[in-house]
Amino acid sequence: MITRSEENYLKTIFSVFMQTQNNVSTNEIANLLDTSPASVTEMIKKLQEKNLVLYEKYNGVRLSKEGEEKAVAIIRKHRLWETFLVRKLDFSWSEVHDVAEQLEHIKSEKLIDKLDHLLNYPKFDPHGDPIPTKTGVFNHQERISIYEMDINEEGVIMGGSLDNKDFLDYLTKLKISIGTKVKVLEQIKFDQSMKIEYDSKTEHISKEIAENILIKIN
Amino acid sequence: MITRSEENYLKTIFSVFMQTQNNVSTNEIANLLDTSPASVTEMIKKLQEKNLVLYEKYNGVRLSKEGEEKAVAIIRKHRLWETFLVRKLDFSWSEVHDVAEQLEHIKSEKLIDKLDHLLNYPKFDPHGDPIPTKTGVFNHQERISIYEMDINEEGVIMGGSLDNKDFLDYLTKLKISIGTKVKVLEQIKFDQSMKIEYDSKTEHISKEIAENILIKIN
DNA sequence: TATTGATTTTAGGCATGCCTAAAAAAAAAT
DNA sequence: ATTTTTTTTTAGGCATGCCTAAAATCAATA
Repeated sequence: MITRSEENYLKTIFSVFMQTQNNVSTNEIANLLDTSPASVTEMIKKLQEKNLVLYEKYNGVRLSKEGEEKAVAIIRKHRLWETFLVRKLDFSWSEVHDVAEQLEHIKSEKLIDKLDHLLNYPKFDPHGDPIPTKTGVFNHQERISIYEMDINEEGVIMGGSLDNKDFLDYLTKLKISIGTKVKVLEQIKFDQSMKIEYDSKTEHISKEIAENILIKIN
Repeated sequence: MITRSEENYLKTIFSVFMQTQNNVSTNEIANLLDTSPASVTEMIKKLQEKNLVLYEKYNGVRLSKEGEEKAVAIIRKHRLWETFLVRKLDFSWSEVHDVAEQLEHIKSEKLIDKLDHLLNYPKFDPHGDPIPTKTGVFNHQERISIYEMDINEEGVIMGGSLDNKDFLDYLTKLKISIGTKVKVLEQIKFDQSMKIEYDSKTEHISKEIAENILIKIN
């Protein structure tokens, strides 16, 4: 059996390693999990005994193959739940995280398979992060913001990278949501704001907004 | 904060008290929660300090007003989740319990309100048990089995009281599910089996089956 | 009423997952 | 190449929620 606490450690180690490709330090884990370095060392030893991490004293940890599988499974659950909350229960992007943090620890393979099915096997969560498949495969499609699109390029909104309420409210006002098809019409050199077209209308958005709306290129 | 373990004690005390209307004994709680009487005594003291139970040594416990509110909220969550699993994720009646047992401890009022809404404010779970409202009100409609219906009486299937796989498979075979309208045509005196009509067809079911299919009278 | 038997409580322990303080090791700066 | 600073580990404690064994209380029956 793997405890909830162990799961949180695995998830944290995984995500830091993904970014840095280096062994993860005790301190960094402690900061991210809001706990003491001493507790981290202790837990790492436990995870090592369970063969979930590779660890050498004073040299950080990385996940073992088995540990990585577990971590990916948790991330899969987290992202599927977030998708469920947004799509089926009308949560906004900014509200889902804390609840998904709890739901990701529910143990039932059938539950998560059924949820995946209900959502029609989504590839990305509402933040634009890829949802690994049951076999642990991530879709490594690049995350592109509207800001990075070329003139006349088209795409479909797949999420937003900001959890700021004002940002979300503004999107709501613009009636931009997941699935909306957009086309870039023009980029204004002066302030790098953009003219975009969607739902047969034209809107003008700032650079800040454009940078935080994620797009899937057709 | 109330822990998961405390929640389980409250739930147990509530359901026993509902049936007996008497203070609940240490032993009974221990049996139901599969733990030792000593642990129960210890936990009861903790719950007493939190003003969730009324307790006198050697005299069992009952819930305080506040404890009852908490218990009802947990039962509400459990039953809403069960309903969700059956209706939206195609779980069978027999599979939902263990998963709901985990889901009931998720802390998010918004989540449960939205779930309630998604399910259209169901009054009964798939076992035919009433789902309390947000304000804690139970629908005390009687649970009647087909066996208890009169000749020519009509009703709507609202659940099943057995979690036996063979029973559930048989219902599937008969194409009887929640929401199916049934009418009792005849009761055979010899073996107390019954002829029923539903979906414009006639079926013959045994006493055992009839006793375990729950009905809402129109 | 006294004794037997069941129930409940107390006492003392254990694993988990935290903590702080101090020691050890590594990294950075002089 | 030392010294200083930072990081990491060890050591010893604490709360939670469980355990077993023994003591206390209650209930039941002779």
